Amino acid sequence: MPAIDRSSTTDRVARALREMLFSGELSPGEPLREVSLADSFHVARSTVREALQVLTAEGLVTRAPNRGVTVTELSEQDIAEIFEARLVLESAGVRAGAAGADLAPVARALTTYAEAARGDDPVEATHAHLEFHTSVVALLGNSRIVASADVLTADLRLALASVERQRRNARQQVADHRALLTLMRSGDAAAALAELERHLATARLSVTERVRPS
Amino acid sequence: MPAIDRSSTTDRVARALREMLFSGELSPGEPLREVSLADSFHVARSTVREALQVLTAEGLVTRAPNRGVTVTELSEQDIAEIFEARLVLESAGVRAGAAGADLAPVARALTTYAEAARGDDPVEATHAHLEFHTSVVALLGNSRIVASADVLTADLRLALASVERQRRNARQQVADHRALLTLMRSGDAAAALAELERHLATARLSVTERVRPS
DNA sequence: GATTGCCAGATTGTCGGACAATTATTGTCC
DNA sequence: GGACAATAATTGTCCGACAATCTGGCAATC
Repeated sequence: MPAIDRSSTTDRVARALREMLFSGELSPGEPLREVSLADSFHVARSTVREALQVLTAEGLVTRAPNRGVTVTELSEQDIAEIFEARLVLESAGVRAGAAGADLAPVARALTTYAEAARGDDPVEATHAHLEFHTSVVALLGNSRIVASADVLTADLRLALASVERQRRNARQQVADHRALLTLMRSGDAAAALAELERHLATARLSVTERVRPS
Repeated sequence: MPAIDRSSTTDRVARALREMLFSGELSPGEPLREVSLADSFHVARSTVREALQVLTAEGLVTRAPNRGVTVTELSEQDIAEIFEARLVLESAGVRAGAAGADLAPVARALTTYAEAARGDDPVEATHAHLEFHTSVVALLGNSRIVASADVLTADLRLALASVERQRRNARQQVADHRALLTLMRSGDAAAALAELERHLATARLSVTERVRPS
């Protein structure tokens, strides 16, 4: 018996827009016109407005009073803040992991990521990658912290969307993450934290240079 | 030259509701009926819906599909999660403070709090108290982390609203915070972190027992 | 040439009403 | 007392409307 979809129209519109944002179909700075969206989705304008407000709360789009919403543009500083915030949250997760939290979900996320990295769908690979990081934060068993982390990663996907086609050395990436997992398993918190910090620092550089090629 | 109010009706409705929530005028679990609110605020139902969605995103109210929104009820576990998350974020702030960040804003927040604690408006005292904690998180200079912390404190105010009239030993509270500031000034990160953890632990106990009297 | 004022078009913010779908309540029957 | 039908309350979604605001162009002014 297939599950029955109980989501609201607003939810589905928000989901559709989210996918368009993550896939790069909509570029940062691009305006999202209410009537136009309402027409193409065949829903009422009020429904579109509600969906846009959801995305606004998530930070994916930005609303300027009386001028509508546009796809959020991330400055270099924004990206720096996102990575710093991720370091704070994921460090807490890594500590929990090194301190004995059940690492099975992280291991599963790593396997999924490794498979996706071998595949040819960059959007999916990015998703699996970020899922790994989420699973690390989830080691704390704190849904609020996970929610905060999810917002951060969603914002990041926005920046990645425009450039993620040029994915490189996926194998190295996966190895990095496997190293982090191993260090957590060993219980060496300091080493695991150092590895996390190193990994995030290089990732940040990579994102920054790709987003704003110098 | 007085500032001109450029806020939208939705914003003002959301603000009014927020105040009613923080002041305890609306109790956890209480339903918020759209038509009823629209009538009393003299605005359209769609405007109320938008305001409620803002509050939903902030976690202050909870929407059940087809059953409307109610004031969020926090379980003991929710409170535990909030305090754990605060510890994660504020610890990062304390480290920055001990590492040399400019502590002037924290000192100012402490002064404001000390004055409010002497006053007789418990809502204001709570606000000033939480502002102090926010100022600690702000030491990181990361607006995204501050935003996350703000959501947490807002949720907490919800739990405090119903019981904050019975405020006690405000003097001791202020002294605690002063101690934290002093330790950050001294640069002793470990000691400052310990003090923060101790303070949050006792605060959590105090909140928990007041919310769900055993 | 830069600034200002004004106009037309596009878009948002807010309103009011409408109605089907869903949920809650009441009343009835066994 | 519990199942069940009838009823009421409420939400989700749609539509149409219109004032307020923003944008860009163009003329008038300094």
